[in-house]
Amino acid sequence: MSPAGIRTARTTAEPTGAQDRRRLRARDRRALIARMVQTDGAVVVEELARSLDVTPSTIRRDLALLTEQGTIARTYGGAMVAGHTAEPTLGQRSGLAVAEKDRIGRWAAARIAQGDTVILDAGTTTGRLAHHLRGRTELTVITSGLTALRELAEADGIELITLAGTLRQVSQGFVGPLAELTLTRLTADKVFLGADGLDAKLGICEASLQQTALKELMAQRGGQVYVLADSSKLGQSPFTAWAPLTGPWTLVTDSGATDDQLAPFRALPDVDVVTA
Amino acid sequence: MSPAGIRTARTTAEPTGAQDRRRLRARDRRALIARMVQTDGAVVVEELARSLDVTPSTIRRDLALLTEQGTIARTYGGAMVAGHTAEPTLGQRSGLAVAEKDRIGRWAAARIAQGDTVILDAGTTTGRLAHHLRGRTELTVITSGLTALRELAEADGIELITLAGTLRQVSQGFVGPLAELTLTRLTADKVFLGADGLDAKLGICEASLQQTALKELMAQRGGQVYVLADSSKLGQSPFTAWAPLTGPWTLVTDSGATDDQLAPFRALPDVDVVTA
DNA sequence: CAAATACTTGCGTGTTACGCGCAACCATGC
DNA sequence: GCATGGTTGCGCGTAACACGCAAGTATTTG
Repeated sequence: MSPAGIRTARTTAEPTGAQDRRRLRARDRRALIARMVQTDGAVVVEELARSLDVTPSTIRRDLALLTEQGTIARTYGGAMVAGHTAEPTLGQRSGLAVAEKDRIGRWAAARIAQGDTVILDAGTTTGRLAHHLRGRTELTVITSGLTALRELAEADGIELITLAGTLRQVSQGFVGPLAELTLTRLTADKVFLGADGLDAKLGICEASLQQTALKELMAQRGGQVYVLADSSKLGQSPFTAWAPLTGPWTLVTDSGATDDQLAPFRALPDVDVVTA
Repeated sequence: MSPAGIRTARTTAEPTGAQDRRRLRARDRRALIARMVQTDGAVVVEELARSLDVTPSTIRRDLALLTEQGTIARTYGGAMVAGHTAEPTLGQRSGLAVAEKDRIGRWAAARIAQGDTVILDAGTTTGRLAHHLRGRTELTVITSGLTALRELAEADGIELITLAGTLRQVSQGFVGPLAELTLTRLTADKVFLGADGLDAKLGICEASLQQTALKELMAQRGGQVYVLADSSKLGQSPFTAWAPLTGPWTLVTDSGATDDQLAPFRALPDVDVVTA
């Protein structure tokens, strides 16, 4: 840690090894930091100081400069990627009923046992479910959702399988013939589906037939079927594409659901209704 | 300012309208904060405390809770929208030769024309390539890499297709029979492969046969084949699994490569060598 | 209706990170 | 060789943070 020692070492460094010792001062270091933030998403002051061999003070100065420049955004102990100002697609949707979705996801996660293989649909609610699976072991998760993928990408104990397909931006999920092709090679113990709207008779409502087709196939490929839908989705039909639910299934919603909303589902013989 | 006033109002509230009156505290406040962050992009602790009439401590608690949920991201004096950041735990595994990888990626991105369909291998270098494709239009990108997926998930003009498969954590890519199955349904104009090691005679070296098998298939499925490998990979064979390169291909590396490293590749008739 | 329980909030504590000024240092150019 | 501008490390005071405690409130239970 003695600065004198470092400087002595630097001054006595041979000019022969020109490229390996004295590199990375100021400008290059900042560019490197900026790129690291972009790549990793977030960095920590102390780690940067250690790996770049400078004091935290210097790192802070760099971060302040880059923040001024708009390249990055400062956090408490470090920095992260600058906010994409506003994100209309996913941002608005995930902003609503976060707590409800989280509770639903937590309840669903508790239903998954060690050794299980589960299919996770795309969507924010299933993303929360995935979040609560982190740290679990001996689990196989099959998913078509980018949100769940992000949550579990670093989870050690979980075997993560993705479906193929083309990315649908608004729902952040993979759909299409390739996704369906992949599913024909897989089955699971439990299936967790999301929904843009849910009707007791018609089933799950989505914006496109691609999505409903995939959900239908998912339901066929799994043992127990759970539909995760917060109370704002019940009885709604915002779109015109429907995925009927033939076999027995479980509706998981939040305590904000009214009896009027739940009655049609409770009336069905094959449907189990749960409020998380 | 007076909590007594609010509380009086709460106690006098009728039990009939049980759900509509009694909350503006805790739960709803957090939902409100989440929404404010989403709309405004960033908020400040002190301001929130003043406008919501609670102490900064409470706001901090709320922010900590919402951060845990993943709804927002904490900054120094406040909070901001959660850019789709990976966990800070990810660290700087990709800290080596960032500048070189980036230059290689940029050069490769320039080779891709409007209307092209390209296959992107997993890896950090192809991740940089993907980064430089953001903002492009009329492009179809097929990838097995989570890094490239993250880069292009929000890119409007690009049709993004993922291969199926099980996630290989160390390389952040999808491999296995499902990935190969998906590839048999696709072809592309250009293929960009990464490499853990590269030998002029043996081909691409990887840690597992799953990876080499996939790379081999990728090369077959695309027209022009590019291998992106910074100079530290040339002539290296860190593992024992190999993907031979049969057809003509282009090696893209950085200017740090020595003539000794490049000579074996230049000697091959079917190989084009480029330094970015 | 009263007691018990869970939750929330404000305040005080110590800890951590931050920003700024100073002096020494290095790399340029004249 | 000397001067100049940019960089770096260090110490200081300040601001933001995390944690624990106690008081108050809402919800549940008998």
